[in-house]
Amino acid sequence: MDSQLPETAGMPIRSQQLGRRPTMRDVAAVAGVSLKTVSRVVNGEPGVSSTLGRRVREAIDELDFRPNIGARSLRRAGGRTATVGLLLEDVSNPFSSALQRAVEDVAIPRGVMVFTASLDEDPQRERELTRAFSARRADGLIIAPASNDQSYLESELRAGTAIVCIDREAKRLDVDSVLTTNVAGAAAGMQHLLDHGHRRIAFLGDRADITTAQQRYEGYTEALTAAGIPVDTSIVLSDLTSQALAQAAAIQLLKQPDPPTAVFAAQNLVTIGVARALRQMKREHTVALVGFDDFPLADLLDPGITVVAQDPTAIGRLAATVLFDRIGGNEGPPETHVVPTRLIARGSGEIRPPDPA
Amino acid sequence: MDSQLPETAGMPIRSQQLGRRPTMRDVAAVAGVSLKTVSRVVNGEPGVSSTLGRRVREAIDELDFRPNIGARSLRRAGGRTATVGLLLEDVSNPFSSALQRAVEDVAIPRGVMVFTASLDEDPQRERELTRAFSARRADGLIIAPASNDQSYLESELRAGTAIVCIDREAKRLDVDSVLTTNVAGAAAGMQHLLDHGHRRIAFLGDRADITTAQQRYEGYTEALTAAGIPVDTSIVLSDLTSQALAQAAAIQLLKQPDPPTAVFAAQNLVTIGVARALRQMKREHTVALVGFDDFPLADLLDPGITVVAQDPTAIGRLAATVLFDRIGGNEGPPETHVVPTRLIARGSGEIRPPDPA
DNA sequence: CTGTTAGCGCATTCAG
DNA sequence: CTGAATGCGCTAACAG
Repeated sequence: MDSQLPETAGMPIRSQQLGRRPTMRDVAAVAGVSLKTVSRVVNGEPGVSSTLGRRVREAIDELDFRPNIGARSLRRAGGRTATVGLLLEDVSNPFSSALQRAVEDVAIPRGVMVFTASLDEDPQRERELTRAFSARRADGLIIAPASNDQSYLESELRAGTAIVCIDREAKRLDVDSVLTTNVAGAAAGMQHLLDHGHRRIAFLGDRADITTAQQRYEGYTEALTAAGIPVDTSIVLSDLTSQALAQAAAIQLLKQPDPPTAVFAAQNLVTIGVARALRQMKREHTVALVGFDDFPLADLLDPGITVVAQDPTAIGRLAATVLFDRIGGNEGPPETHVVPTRLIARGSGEIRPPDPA
Repeated sequence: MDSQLPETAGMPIRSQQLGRRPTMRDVAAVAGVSLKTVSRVVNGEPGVSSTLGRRVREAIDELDFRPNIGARSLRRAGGRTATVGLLLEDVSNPFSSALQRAVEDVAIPRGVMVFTASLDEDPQRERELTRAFSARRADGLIIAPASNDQSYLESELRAGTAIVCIDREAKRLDVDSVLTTNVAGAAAGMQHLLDHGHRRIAFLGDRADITTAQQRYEGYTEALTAAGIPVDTSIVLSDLTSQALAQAAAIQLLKQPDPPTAVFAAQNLVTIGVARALRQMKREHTVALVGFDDFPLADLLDPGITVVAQDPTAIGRLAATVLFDRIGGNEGPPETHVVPTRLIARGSGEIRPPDPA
């Protein structure tokens, strides 16, 4: 139909003339129908003859028209934007990125796009980013809380935004959450070390003010207490917020007069830091190590790192499923879902303490 | 001011009565001013007395009002949504997630939110997701192309969307791109192996139909040719699209009658698969390995894995900077930016071939 | 300094 | 089966 312009064959013609994005009005003009008929075709509503339907579709292709979802949600009942927000601790952490991928895999088949952002344990950032997502009218929010008070989301919830908290429970806000069995998982990891004869086991954790770290510490003390071993706070170290800090702390610890024979690391970056320290001191085959949260290549190290594995994929999938269920209209009382951990023995956790000779 | 209702002290009062999200009109009514005055306050425009400004801000807090960015962009000149889209190969791959984090770190301080999605090397998914982002009126798109033809984005570009391609150049579309020195980097990695005495070096790559893999193969052949070594296609393996496939292929390869003394792995998952194979065959200290693209813990393996490291953080930051420059109005001709690779020797690449005795 | 009017792109409501 | 009017929440252009 544009044989005079073979060099643009197959490309939308008139869109080159338009100095702006085509609208439904433009499509209607090209197709020679009313705006409403275009709307019907775009939204797959019935009541359009096949002739007009085809003409409209041709015009859409010709102009390369894309409906404006923002404008649509403005007018449409319910005002859904087919958009959700995902707030994670740090997208470059493998735990977070596996979780993100799982959420995406639930959202995209539903035509829902995902805003993602990292919180870096910063409560203020949590507020700012939820505010930014809210301003974009996200239908739902999946949040790994960085702050200890989510009550500021009350009005968001009332406005109809679905909210699911992951990894940590929401505080002062009644919403669904998807959690890991932190206490039981940590206790199981500790029990594994106790079963292998350790009595002097250090705890190395990240920020002490976050719930998950506290719960894992609770599992640590619980297991020790059950075994009749008093907690020695001189081998309990917290606030190791980076691999490097964890590594340095572990080195200090092992240089102590009465060093622990085993280490329980409460977070994946801490575990890696400890593994580096042991390697550096050539103690990786003599000091036992169990880490909370799995990480890629943990099995390829020498020795393999024994971990209490979380299942970020299951957490993300479940959180997204719950979220869409709420967006879909489920008004039941909020529920807490728990995803179990799994102990994976790979070598580092099966090292026995030296003979007390 | 609500001493009769102490149980809700500090919380927005009237918002509980509103059955919907508050709008500027609601704020105006509460503050007793016109809608336009609210607009001015919300957008920080001058020309509002401090008295009215304060009244408006109080009303905003009371109602917990959030401006609707979608509605704003509908009316505002330029129609910016303060939203960009990021299309990566797979957000759970460490290369992609480091890149994502860097983009986020440029976007969020500007008040711009990021849609992220994974393409899994699927050209159709690329089209569908760019379409979905376009329907949400993203101001810009950063794309790691999965397809070999981005001309379908022509109209998007004309409509004013900024587009930057990363990792791979756009095909049949004239846009900025931020690339890694694939050919030179691969050649440098190969040269490292040649320098250590290897003459028989295998190439293991992922999908042969993607540009980056082709370029890395080009670097491989280039280095061999420069050294006067003919390319032996019996030790060139492609389409290793998973760790497991790469591992199996490496095992096969090393069981051959005349096995290579070194392996060049063209992608991070392939490198890990090969490392697993070598470990499994207990050849990790006798067969040399150089991988393209770094990955976490590569230094902690035994031996440490020598890699040609890309810099995903630099790529992401540069891509985002270029994108915002375009969104800001830079109309200059598209440019190709190149981020260099860096060879990191850690042990596996410095293994020498056995004596030809 | 403040307010009024119009209209962005679209879906809804109601008329044919 | 099709279309014309109205208004979603907001800002631009223009009054006062």
